[in-house]
Amino acid sequence: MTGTEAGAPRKRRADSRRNETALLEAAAAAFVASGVNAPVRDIAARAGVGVGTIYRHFPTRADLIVAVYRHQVEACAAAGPVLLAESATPHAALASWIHLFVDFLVTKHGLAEAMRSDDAAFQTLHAYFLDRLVPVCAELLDAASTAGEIIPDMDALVLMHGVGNLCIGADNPGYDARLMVGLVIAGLRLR
Amino acid sequence: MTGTEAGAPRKRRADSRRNETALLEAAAAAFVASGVNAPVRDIAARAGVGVGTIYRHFPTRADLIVAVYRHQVEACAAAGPVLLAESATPHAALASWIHLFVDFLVTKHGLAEAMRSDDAAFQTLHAYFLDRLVPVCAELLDAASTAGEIIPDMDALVLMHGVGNLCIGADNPGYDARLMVGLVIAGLRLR
DNA sequence: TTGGAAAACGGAACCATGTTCCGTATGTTT
DNA sequence: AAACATACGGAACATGGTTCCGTTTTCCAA
Repeated sequence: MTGTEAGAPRKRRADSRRNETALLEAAAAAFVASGVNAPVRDIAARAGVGVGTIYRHFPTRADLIVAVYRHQVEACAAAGPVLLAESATPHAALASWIHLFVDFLVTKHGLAEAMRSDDAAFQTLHAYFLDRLVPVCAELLDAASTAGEIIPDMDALVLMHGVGNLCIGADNPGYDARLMVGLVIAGLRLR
Repeated sequence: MTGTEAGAPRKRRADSRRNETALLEAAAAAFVASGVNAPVRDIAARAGVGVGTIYRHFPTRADLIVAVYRHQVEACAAAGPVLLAESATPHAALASWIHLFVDFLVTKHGLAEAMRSDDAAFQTLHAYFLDRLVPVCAELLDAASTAGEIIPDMDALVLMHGVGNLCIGADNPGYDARLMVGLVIAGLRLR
C-alpha cells in the first residue's frame, strides 16, 4: 500500500490549480475595474481561459466573490474582539467595527448590492458573510447593551443588513454612506 | 385658417390614448405580480400590445414607473406640510412623514432598488422622486433643526437616499426596514 | 518511456431580456 | 373617398448568463 488507506485520490491536476489562481487574480482585477458584476466572459478573457472553466471552478458568481474577498472578511471578523478589548467602551468598539465593515464594502463596487440580492445564486455570498460577521457583530452589540450603552435586543442580522444597504451606491457623489451609518450608530444609543 | 394660429396640432389618435392607459394598467398589475422589473414582454402581453408600443409611450422603464406611481408620490409630497402643521413637534412630523415614505417604498417590490440604480435609464425616476420629495423632506428637517430637536445641516438628499436604501429587501423575513429607519430618525435627535 | 484512463479545458450554442427598426394597419382630415 | 400622418406589431439584433460536449492535458502505472 501507499500508506494512505481509503483514498489516495489522485492529486489535483496542475493546470486546474493554475487556472484557479489565474481566475482569482483576473476576477479581482475585473472587480476593481468594473465592479463585482463584471461580465463572465471578461473575467475568463483576463484569465486566459474559457467560460466553462469559470463555472467549473466557481459554480456561481457568489462563490467567486467569496473566494476573492475571503481574506478581507476574515480580517474584519478578527478585528471585532480586538476592538472590543482595546476600545474605551463597547459602544466605541461597535462603532469602530462597523466603520471597518463599511470601509470594506464601499471600496468594492457593487458588492453591497450583490450582498442583498435575493437571487438564489447569491445565497452562498449571503451565507458566508452573515455566518462570519453576524456573530462578531452580535458579540459587540451584546457587550454594549450589557454595559447599558445601547438599546437592548438589537438584532445583529438586521443591523448588518441595514448597514450593508446603506453602503449601496456609496460612490454616488450626492450621497454619504458613512454619515448615514453614523446616524444609525447614534440611534442605537440609549439617551 | 382653422382658427388656432400657430398650432392646431391634430389631436392625439384614439388608439394611442387607449394603449397608453392599457399599458399603465398592465404595468401596475405586472409590478404588483413581479416587481418593477417585470419583463417588458410581459407587460406588453398583459396590455395586448407589441413591445414597440411600450417604448413609443414610455422610452425608458423609469418613465413607466413614474407614470404608474405618480399619484402616490404626489400624495406623499402633499402630506409633508399637513403633518408639519398637525404634529406635536417638527421631529414627530418628520418621523411620520418618513414612515409614510417607507410604507410606500416597501410595498413596491424592487422600487427601492430601482431608485438607486445608477443606470442611465433610471435617471428620470431618480430625478422625479428627488425633485418632488427632497424639498418636502428639507422643509421638515429645517423645521426640526430650527426647533433645536435634531442635528443641524442634515442634507435632505442624503437622508432620502439612505432611507431609500434601507428599504431595499424590506420583504426579506430576516430584515426590518422600519426598525432601521427608526434608528436613523433617533440618531438625528440631539441629545 | 509510454499507453491510456481520468480530469479539465474551450468555446460554440442556447436562453432570457432589453432595444431598435420598418413594413403594415389604423385613424384623421379634407 | 382619397391621401396623409400616426401608431402599431413583432421580427431582428445586442448583451450577458449558462450548459454541453468534442478535444486536450495531465497523471499514473506498467
